[in-house]
Parts: sequence; C-alpha cells; structure tokens
Amino acid sequence: MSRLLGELNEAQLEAVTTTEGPLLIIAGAGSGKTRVLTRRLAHLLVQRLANPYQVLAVTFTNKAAGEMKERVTRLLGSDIQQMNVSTFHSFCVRVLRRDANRLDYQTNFTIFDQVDSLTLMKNCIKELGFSDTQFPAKGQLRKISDAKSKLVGPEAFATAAGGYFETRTAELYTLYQERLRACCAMDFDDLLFNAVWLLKSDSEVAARYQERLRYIMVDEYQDTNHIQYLLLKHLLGDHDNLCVVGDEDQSIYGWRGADIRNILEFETDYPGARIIKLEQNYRSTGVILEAASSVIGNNEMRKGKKLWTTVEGGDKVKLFLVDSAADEATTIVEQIVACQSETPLTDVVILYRTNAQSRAFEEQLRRESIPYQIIGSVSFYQRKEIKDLLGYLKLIVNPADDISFQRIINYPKRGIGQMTLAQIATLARQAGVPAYEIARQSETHPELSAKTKRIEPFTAIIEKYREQKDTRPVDLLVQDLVTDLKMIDDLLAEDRVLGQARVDNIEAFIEGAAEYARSHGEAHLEEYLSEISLFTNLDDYKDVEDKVSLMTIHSAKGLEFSSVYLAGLEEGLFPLQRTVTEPEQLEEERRLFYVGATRARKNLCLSVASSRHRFGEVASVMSRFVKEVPDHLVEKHDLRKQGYRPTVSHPAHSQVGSQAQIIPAPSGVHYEYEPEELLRVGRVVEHPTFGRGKILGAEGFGESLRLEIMFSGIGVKKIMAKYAKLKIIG
DNA sequence: CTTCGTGCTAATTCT
DNA sequence: TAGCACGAAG
Repeated sequence: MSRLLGELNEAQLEAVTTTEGPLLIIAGAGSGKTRVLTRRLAHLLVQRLANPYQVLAVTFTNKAAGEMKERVTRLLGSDIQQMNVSTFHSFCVRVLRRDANRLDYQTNFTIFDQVDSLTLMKNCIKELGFSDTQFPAKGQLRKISDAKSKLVGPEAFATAAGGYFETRTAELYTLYQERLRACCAMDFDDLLFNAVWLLKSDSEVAARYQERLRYIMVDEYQDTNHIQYLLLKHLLGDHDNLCVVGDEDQSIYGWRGADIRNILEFETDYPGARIIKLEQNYRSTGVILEAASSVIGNNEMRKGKKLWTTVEGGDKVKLFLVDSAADEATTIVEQIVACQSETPLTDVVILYRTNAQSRAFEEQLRRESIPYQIIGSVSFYQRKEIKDLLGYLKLIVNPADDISFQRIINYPKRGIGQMTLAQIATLARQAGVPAYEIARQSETHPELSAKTKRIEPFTAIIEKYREQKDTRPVDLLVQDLVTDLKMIDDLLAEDRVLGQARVDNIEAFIEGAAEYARSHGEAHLEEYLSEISLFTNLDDYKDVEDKVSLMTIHSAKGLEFSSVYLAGLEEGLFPLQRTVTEPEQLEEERRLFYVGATRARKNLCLSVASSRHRFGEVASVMSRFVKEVPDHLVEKHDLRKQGYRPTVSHPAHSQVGSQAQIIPAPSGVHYEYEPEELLRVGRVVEHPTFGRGKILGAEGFGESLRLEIMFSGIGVKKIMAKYAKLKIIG
C-alpha cells in the first residue's frame, strides 16, 4: 500500500489520489508521468474503486501499453488479465471485432495499412479515370483521412464539397469506402471512425461501455485528435472520471490532426476539472533542461510552465559542425565509441528528423561493427518479403481482400500480369464478388480459361491453408506456407547479399509467430493477424539489448536515454523547409526539437552538416533552433575541414540539367557561421601544423578575417582565418 | 501478354 | 535518391 504512494512528490501524490471527476495532469518532460499513471491505475484497483475491467487506460503505442500493464502487475503483485490498457486503435479494434456486424461489417474484417490503402486509392483513381498527377493518391488519402478524423463520412463530405477538386475528392472518397467494404477491410482511420459511429448510433453498445468503464485515463493527450476526443466523450456517458495527461510543449502530431485545443481547453470542456502540474524534472541535467527550455520559450502558442530540477549543472551541450552527412555519422559514431565505457550502447540514441537520414549512420555503425537497431525507417512489417507473406495470410483469412489478392496473385511469378488482373477485376465487379472468387473459378470464365493453368496453383495454396487456419497453430502454418511458396530459395537466388537478409526476416517472422502461439495458447491465424496489423514500428524496439538505437524524433516520444545525439540541425531539414513559412508548423518543429532534447538524461549532442545531399541541393545553414540555445550552455566543436568558406546556395529546383550549374555569387553568398562569433579574442584554437594557440587579436571580417594567434612553443602568428583549418577548443 | 530496362518525377513526421 | 510509369523486347 505505502509502496504505491511512496516516493512521490506532492503534486504526483495528488495526481495519483485524485480519482473522481475530470483531471488534467500537465506533465512536463521527465516529470515522472509514467510513474504517476501506473500508480494511479494501481491505486484505483487497490482501493477497490474499480475492478480491472472497469478501467481503461489509453497509451500512445502498444509497447507503452505493455509496459504499463507490466508495471501495474508488479505494483500489485498479481497478474491482472482483464485490465484494459491499449492504444486508441487497438481499443477500437476490440470494440469492432465484437460489434461491427451492427454496421454491416463482418467482425473478421481485415485492417489495411498505409500501403494497402494507397494501392486501393490508386485503383480508385484509375477506375474513375482521373489524372494521377492532378489527383495524387497520397494527397487524396490525406484529405480523406482528415475528413475521417473529424467524423465526416463520404456523404457529409460530398454535401459540403464545393468546386471541381473537392467534388472529385468526394467521388473518390465514396468509391474508396465502397471498395473497402467490398474487401471487408478498414483502414486505420476507419477503426476510429467506425467505433465512434457505432457508439454514437447504437445506444445499446454505447450503454454497455458506459456502464462498464468507470475510469478512463489517457496518456499523451496533447496528441489526440477530434475523433479520439469524441470517442472519449461517448465512452464516458454520464460520469466524468476522465484523467488526461499531457504537455502542450510536446504536441508533435498536428499534421495528423492532433488538436492541441483538446488539452488547452480541457477546463472549459469539462467543467470542474482539477488541474495538476508536474514541473519537477527527474530526468535531465540542469544544462539540458535549460537548453531545451530556452528553445521552447520561443514558441508563442503555449501556456508556459517552468520545469525545474535539483540536478544542477551537468556537461555542456556539445555542438558538432561537420562538412557532410558522412562526416556527421563518423563523428557521432566516434563519440559513441569514445564514451562506451561510461555509457552503454543501450543508453544511446541517434535521433533525426527524417527516416532517410538513418542511412549514413547505419553504414558507419556497420563499418565500425557497433551493434545498432533502427526503429522505423522501413518497419519490419512493411518489408517486401514480409508483406508478400502477409498478403497470403490475409487472403487466407479474408478471401474478399482484393488488395492482398492483387499483391500476391503473381508472387511468386507465375505469368499473371496487368492484363489478366484487369480481366479478373472486371469480371469480379460484374458478378459482384471478390476477385479471388473469380480466380478460383477461372475455368468457368471463357476469358480466363486459357490462364487457368497458371492461376490454379495459386488458388490451390490458398484453399489448402483456408482449411487449416482454424486448427493449426499459426507458426506451423506460416512455416509450411514459406516452404510451399519456395520463398527461401527464391530470395537467395534473386540476390546473394540482400537475399540472406530477407531470409533472416522471414525466419524472424516465423519466430515471432511461434512466440505468439506459445504465449497465447490456441493462437490461430486470425487472431494473430489482427494483433500484428496494429504493431507500430516502435513495437519492435527492445531496450534490453546492448545496441545503439536510431529513430526519428517522433518515435522517441516517451523514451529516455543517457546520451542523445540530435542530428541534421540545418535549416530546411530541421525545421523542414515547408514549415518555416507557417508559424504554427514552425512551432511544431520547435516542439519536436524540445521533445528530442528532453529525451536526454546526461549528454546532449547536436550536429550540423554544412552540406547535405538533398536531391541536388548542397549548402545548408545552421538551424535556428541551435542558435536559440544560449551560448554559455554550448561546447562547440568545429570539425569542418575547409575552414570558413562562403558557400553558394542553389535554389533547390534550379536548372534541371545533367550539368550542375554553379550560380555565380554574390547574391547567393552567405557565411554558414559568423566567423566573428566563433573566433573571438581569448578563444583557444587548434591549428593542424602549429598546434594549440590562443587568439590575441583579430582584424578584418568575413573572408578577410585575419587572426593573431599565440601558439605555445612557437610564438605569435598572423593567420588568414579563411585558409587556416582551425578547430575551436575552448 | 509479361518482363525487363530506362527515364522521369517527387521527396516528412505515424496509427 | 528511389520508386514508379512507360516503352521495347521476349
């Protein structure tokens, strides 16, 4: 009992013991949020305020959910099975698996991931004969996704649509939903949309949840969107025991429809809400906290809070200036190796703005034989070989899944191309049945009978496993399927090097299935598929192995590391180019920086490359966020080899020609870093031939800056800053 | 009708 | 840089 309430500060204790009514916990970075949430959940159960099944806790990732369950279990000393700890999405799946038939959906519906949705959308665009440049599939999906996250269905969208483009989008939306339904599938947004729709329109279902769920807790509330907000409203019903935890400074999903107003207006939304602020930071050093706070202080759209820590001081924030992405990787990896004795690899993370940046690091880490794990980039379940295999599994479970059908009908290659596929699709539409059904009876269709010999082996496999799917454990089934498809030989034959990696992936997949089968007793295919379709790329992150982690800053939310390397701090990359003109988006980028920086307990390192290959563009300028960190907190290491040369900035889309055109200065000339700022009198520098020296004087500026430097053992030298390869030491 | 090769264009962040 | 669409060969 006292274990539950012990070791909590005053605010945390209050948050844990305030159980009734709406409660907003403003939890700054590293303020012990997870501890509060788990204790509060345990407290509700220990105090017998609720049975385990009467509490719902919503977390951001499945992994976080699993961890929370584990921690509560440890606190209570007993395993609580019926405890609802899940993500919004997986909670909705559970609701729909039970009652989707009330929406005329089968309860064994398939969940389409982003790639599936994209394929389907492309099909729709083609079907309606729209130009795919005027209507790019991704853009259309964005619009539809936005609509869904506001609970705007196809009819409502069509009614509100004005103008040519919106009307076309409405048509696409309608067709897209029709096709989804025909595939007996839902996309990610549908999970929320349909669950809310169900609760809204079916009072019987709504009542069931409202009566059952007496307490609801939501983590990362700043990143909830409107439909999630509605879901909560519908689940609450007549009581208002809603506890939300969030931090407006860590809201980084605005682009996905996250509505920061949910948290900013919580008090007006839920009258009588208690607000508790957790402002003591237990994670980071004073230096890191001050650096992060200074940057976020530049945001105007915030309530403002003051995080404090008793851990004063700490190492300065290291700033590395390098020439290129490759040098950035070399430098950071060097640094990691140098610190390996104090900081184990598990406690180190390299964070970046875009997944594409992971590559340089991956190469360097591999060269140095440093174990690492990349979270995200191409999520395990998005890899081609896994998706192909999953395509089979999905079609076995759901023969109406035309998208999976389309994916695997010619994998492995069996001479069925676009034409045949189109024929099948046409026949299917005419008959109003799934494509697979046509394929299965291809001999009855004269147009296809010539192809039957090619199609038949395919349908035979599907049929074979359809018979087994409810009786054989999932891992054995997958194992056999891999053998039947001759996947291993195929992949190895295709590519010696890459092939092996793919085979490894398949083996990992089978191992994962086996593990699932072991831990879930009678685990069969359907259940397994449903589970993994909601895996996020974070869910394969393991913090036990001794490996450096690499991930985007978005993925790092909620995690902490002893050492954090924040890479690619350049204007145009972080913040991203298209955000700088929109104050709101720029502020979101700044929050992203804040999230990244506050992941660090002890060491924070920033890096800036003065040139980076981003489709042609070369030169780059230091990110404004770096400049917002107060000088006295920063230890600068200029590792650039060329010294301070002015660089010419090319417009990203200058001449498209085989020859890169050099645009003559001076209009585009700028200094990446003000030499004056770096090379002040009194600074200690290192010269490649003269060694260490102290700057005694300076004259001129810019390119003609000349320095008078006292080198130990050599004497005073006058040097052109432009040519000397000086390194700042102190 | 399929497959393979070339040239073009677009290029975040995640469930 | 990579993924995709289109065109030529098998």
